[in-house]
Amino acid sequence: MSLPHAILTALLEKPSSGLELTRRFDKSIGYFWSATHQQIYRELGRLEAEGLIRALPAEQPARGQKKSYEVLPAGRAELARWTAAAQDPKPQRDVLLLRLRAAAVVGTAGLKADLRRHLELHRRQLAEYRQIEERDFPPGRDTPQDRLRHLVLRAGIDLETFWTQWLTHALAEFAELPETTEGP
Amino acid sequence: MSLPHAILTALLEKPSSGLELTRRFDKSIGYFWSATHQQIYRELGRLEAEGLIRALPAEQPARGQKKSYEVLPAGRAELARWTAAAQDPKPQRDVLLLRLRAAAVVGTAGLKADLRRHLELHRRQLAEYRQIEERDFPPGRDTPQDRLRHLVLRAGIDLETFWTQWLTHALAEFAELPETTEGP
DNA sequence: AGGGTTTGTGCAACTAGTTGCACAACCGGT
DNA sequence: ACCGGTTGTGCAACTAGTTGCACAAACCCT
Repeated sequence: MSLPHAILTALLEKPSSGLELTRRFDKSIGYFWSATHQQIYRELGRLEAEGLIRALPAEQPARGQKKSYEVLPAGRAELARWTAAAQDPKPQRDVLLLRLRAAAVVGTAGLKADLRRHLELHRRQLAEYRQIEERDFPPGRDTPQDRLRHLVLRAGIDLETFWTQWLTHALAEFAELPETTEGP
Repeated sequence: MSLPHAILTALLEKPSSGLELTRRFDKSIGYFWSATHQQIYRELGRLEAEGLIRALPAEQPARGQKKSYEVLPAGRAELARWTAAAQDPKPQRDVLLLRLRAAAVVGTAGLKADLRRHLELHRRQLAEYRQIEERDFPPGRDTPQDRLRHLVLRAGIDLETFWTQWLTHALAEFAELPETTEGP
C-alpha cells in the first residue's frame, strides 16, 4: 500500500497533473518507487474519491483538459500517519541471484554476458546518482529537508556501488570457471 | 515469472514435497526469493500440468499423503533456458526510503523508532548469514557449485552490511534533527 | 479412547502491479 | 485544410503475490 503515499509525497512537494507525476516517477521519486502512468491515474482517482486530494480548479475551466491535483489536510494527515507507522521490511526478491543459484545446477552458459550487461547498467545508474548529488546537494545546504533527501540519495548511491562491486567480483570468479552447459 | 524457476532449482538440488519446499523457502533459497506454501502448492500443480516435473511414485502408495516431486528433462531444459536468457533488472521499490522522503515533507515523528527496529533486524540477518558462511563455506571447498553459491551468499552479506551501515548513519543524522511533527 | 497439536495439502478471494489498447486535443509542417 | 507526431487521460484484462480459511491425517498426552 505504498503507491498512494508516494503520490501524496510527490503532490506535497509540488501539485501536479497525472502526466507531470508520471515524469517525476521516471526520476527522483521513481528511483526507489516506480510506477506507470496507468497506475498513477487510477490511484489519483481513488485518492480523490477518498477525499485525500482534490483537483485544482483550472484557470481555463476544462477547455484543454489537464487536471492538476493538490493534497488536502486529510491527505497530509494520512501520509504523516503512514510515515510514522512501523512496517516490516518486505522479503527480498532478486532474480539475478536466483539465476546464479540456478546456474549452480544447470550450468553457467549465457549468464556471463548478462552479468556484464547488468554491470554496465548499474555503472550508468551510479554515475547518474553522483551527478544528481553534485547538482542538488552542494556542501553548503543544510536544512532538515535537504539532509533527509540527501540520505535517501546516499542509499541509492551506496546500493549501486555495492552492485557494481559485487558484479565485478562475480565476473572475476566466472573467468576462472569452466563455462558449463549442463549441471554436475 | 521467477517462482517456477526457483522451485525447479530447489527440486533439482533435491526432490521434495510441498512442505519440504516451503521449509527451504524459509531459508536458503528464500533469502532472495520468498514464497508462501500456498504459492508453492499452486505452482507445483502448474509445473506438473506442463510436464516439467512429476510426482515421485510414493513407496507406500498414497497412504499418508505427502507427494514428492522431481524435475523432468523438460524442466531442466526450461530452467537452463531461463537462466541464460537476458533479463532487465526490475525497478527498485523500497518502502523505507519512500518513508524518509515523505518525512521530509510531513515531519520525522515516529520514524526514528522504526529505523532502530530495522537496524536490529538487519543486524540479526547479517549475523545469520555469517554463520551460514562459516558453516557451509570453510576455506577448503572449491567446486564450481560451491563458488556460485558462495557468491550468492556474499551478495546477501554485503547487502545486509550496507543496510546496517546506512541505517546507523541515518540514525546519527536523525539525532541532530529536531523531531518535527509537521512539515516545513 | 478422547482431545489438542503438529504436519501436510489445498482452494478462494483479494491486492498490487503490468500490458495493451483507445482516444481526444493540440502542435507543426506542407 | 490535412496529416502525423506528441501530449494527456484513461479503461480493461491479465499476472503475480498475499491473506484467510478448510480439512484430513498423524502424533502424543493423559
